[in-house]
Amino acid sequence: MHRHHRAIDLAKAKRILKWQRDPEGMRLRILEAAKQEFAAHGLAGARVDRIAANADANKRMLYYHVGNKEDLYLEVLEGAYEKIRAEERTLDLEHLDPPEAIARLIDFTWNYFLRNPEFLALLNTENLAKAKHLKRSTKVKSMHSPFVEMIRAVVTRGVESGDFRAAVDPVQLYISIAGLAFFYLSNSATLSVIFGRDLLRKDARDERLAHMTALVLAALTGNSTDVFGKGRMSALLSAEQQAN
Amino acid sequence: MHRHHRAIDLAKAKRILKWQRDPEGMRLRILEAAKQEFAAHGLAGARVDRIAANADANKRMLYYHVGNKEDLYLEVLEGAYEKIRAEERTLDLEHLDPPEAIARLIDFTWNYFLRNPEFLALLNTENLAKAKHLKRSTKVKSMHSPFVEMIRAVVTRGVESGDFRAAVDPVQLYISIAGLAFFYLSNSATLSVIFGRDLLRKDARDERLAHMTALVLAALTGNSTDVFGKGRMSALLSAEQQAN
DNA sequence: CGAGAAATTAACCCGTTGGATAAATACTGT
DNA sequence: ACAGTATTTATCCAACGGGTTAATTTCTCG
Repeated sequence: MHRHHRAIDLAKAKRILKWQRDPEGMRLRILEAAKQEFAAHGLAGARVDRIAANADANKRMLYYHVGNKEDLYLEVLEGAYEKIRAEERTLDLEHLDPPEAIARLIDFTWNYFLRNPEFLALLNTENLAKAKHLKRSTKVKSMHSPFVEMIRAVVTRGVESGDFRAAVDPVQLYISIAGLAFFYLSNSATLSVIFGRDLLRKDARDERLAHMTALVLAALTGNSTDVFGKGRMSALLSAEQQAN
Repeated sequence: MHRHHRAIDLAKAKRILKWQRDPEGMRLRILEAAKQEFAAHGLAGARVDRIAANADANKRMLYYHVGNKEDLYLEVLEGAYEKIRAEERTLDLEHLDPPEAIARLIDFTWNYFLRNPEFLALLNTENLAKAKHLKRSTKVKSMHSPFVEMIRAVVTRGVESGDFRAAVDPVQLYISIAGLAFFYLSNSATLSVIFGRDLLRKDARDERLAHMTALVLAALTGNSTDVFGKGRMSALLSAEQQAN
């Protein structure tokens, strides 16, 4: 909940002396604060006052710029989907070997979830609500993930090239890849307690990514050479995870 | 939220005319109502008054028999873990061929989640709270899942027999199997909207179970004969899913 | 049977919270 | 410079919700 961005700090400083108008900035700060709040506490647990405070705004501003709590929540949810869809589109799998393409896909999914834990939390919150907000959102419903078609193309290519032994339903594979990453990260708190070790430590995360990649590739290619062992598959990993 | 059990109906009927004592029964009704409430609305969204009403009790009874809202929640959570651990222990994988044992494990996990959707919701709620209640619960921490050791034994056996090609970390495999099932079911609401079809329909569920089983077994055995196709792997499936 | 303990009920308390109102302040175009 | 509008602030409030108090009823056992 602490302020990170220099821009926001300045905005705050200025507004202390004598407030000034900044509708777009305010809207952004509100949505960002709302995202953090809903992700941290769910829809019911979120507090409108806390959102306002963390956005350096007055509560009235939320209603002026966005709407009531549920409007706010839906806007955050839509924004979250927009963001992941946008990043998904930047992924170019066509010029990669089918196995590398799948590895890249897994790597992206894993790191996206890792970089955007609020996204996971928001999805859980929305599922608790039985997706009732999503159902109302024509915006989200129109944002098809490019992944399904990407996967279909890669799998087809892989089967033709002989890299893959059998065709897979792209939707199932998509859900499987997401699930392998999602469950581990979204439930890392409880799983860490159950297993008595921190699943978010760097070595644990690396191990998980290696395992997921090995599992899926072994299933598709039939080639499990050492992948389940200590091999980290470093050759297949993208640059994305060098960050940490 | 409707009353299902005949016993509870009778209890209600009796208590309408002139109430009678039933501490154990009341406690059970309270915990059952609390489980449904917490599963349906999360910790923050749960309403103590609703729990009382659905338990055919007075709000005061919750505090008398269990404690405050958080005590209630923790008791429900502990009960949920106790229940799954108990069922897990009934699973005997030792006398099965390694591939069949894995299939059985997947089948059990899948059907347990399907039969106990509240468990999934409770886990999500607890993870939203960063497992802070679990951490305090010595009870749950002492309930180790028998699955990890079961998987270790099966994998070892499978490698020795030549059924499996490589060893896998049992914890990773456990998390993977759980994740493949958990994500699909826990997020079925949003995924159904995104993909425009009901993922909980019988045929979709069967397809998912077949896919998960094929994916894991293909990875372990290297034998993907038709498993990713339309084959339903009926031979490998237990009796558990005949229910629906 | 009757008195004390256990279980249950009914009524109330009070801080919190989402949301609303109205007044004040900054900006814009003319 | 000023009228009108957009934006922000300062209060307020009614409903809700968790928790408590005290009285009432049923059970148990000497």
